[in-house]
Amino acid sequence: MKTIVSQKLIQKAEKLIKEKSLSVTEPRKNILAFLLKNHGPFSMEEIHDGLGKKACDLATVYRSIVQFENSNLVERRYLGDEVLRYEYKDTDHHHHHIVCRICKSVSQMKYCFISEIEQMIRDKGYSDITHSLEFFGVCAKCNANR
Amino acid sequence: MKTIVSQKLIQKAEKLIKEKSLSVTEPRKNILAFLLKNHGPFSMEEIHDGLGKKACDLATVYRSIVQFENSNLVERRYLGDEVLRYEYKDTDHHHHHIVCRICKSVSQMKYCFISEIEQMIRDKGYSDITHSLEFFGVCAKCNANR
DNA sequence: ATAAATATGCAAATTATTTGCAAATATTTT
DNA sequence: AAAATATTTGCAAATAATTTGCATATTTAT
Repeated sequence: MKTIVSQKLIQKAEKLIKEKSLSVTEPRKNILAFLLKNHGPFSMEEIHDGLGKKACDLATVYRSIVQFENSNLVERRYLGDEVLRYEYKDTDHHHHHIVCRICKSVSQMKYCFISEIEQMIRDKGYSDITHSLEFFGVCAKCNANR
Repeated sequence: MKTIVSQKLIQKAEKLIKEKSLSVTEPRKNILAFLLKNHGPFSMEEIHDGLGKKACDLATVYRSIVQFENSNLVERRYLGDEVLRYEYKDTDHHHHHIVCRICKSVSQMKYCFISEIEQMIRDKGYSDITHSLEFFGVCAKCNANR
């Protein structure tokens, strides 16, 4: 998955980090740029590998992702296995995933008509409501050879 | 959370385990009966504690839950923190959860109008489709004192 | 009831994640 | 722009969660 990230993305990453008033460091820029370029979601290890292992320490990936999560730049995803994965949270493109149970391929889904349920929850007195929705199945390709 | 489980529940647990043609053992009966009695979802530790720590080894809880999961008796839940939780999967009462971000209280929601989306996914060639949907928010009580 | 198969407890191994700390880098102040 | 302060990083070590090996115990099949 290792990919070279353009200067443009690095600059966008830098801008996003600054906006959240986090320190702008090399590792952070690279990590966020990687997530801007590749949709994912990715595990900590995958991000570390994707950057090229010597780019920064794995512990730095952990620490940076926590920062990004707290600052709402990154969203955590749970895809049914035991690992947590992270992706850039593009506020304009809220979406969910379909994960193949066999090959683990992930595809995106734009549809989300959950707002009515969220309203009901609001009526119960909850605030700051979010949700997480993932679909699982066996994809067409995997169905073909089984 | 430790609760005494009635003989009735133990018998129901035994029946369910037999139906899946798993070996019926004391630990398995107790674990499943606990999940029949208490809605949860619960972490491995919580189940172990709930049973009374000397009831069986923690490793046995892990192994039993894996069996139950594979046999579709138990459903794994991810509630936004890092721990996985498990609950009895009552096929007649499909539901989702609302989790308070602060006190972590969990309440159930029966509503689920996801079937249309699942149909769309089926049309793309996926089979064996399931989904996971969790809502997060700050509950009324926690809103009251902050 | 006996033999064969499976599950359990315990301890040790593995894996993932977090932490302490000195050095490096980034930000703020002058 | 340099100095002072604050924050982050890399590395190694610590912690926590989960899994495994294996001898014994329990369950299932004969």
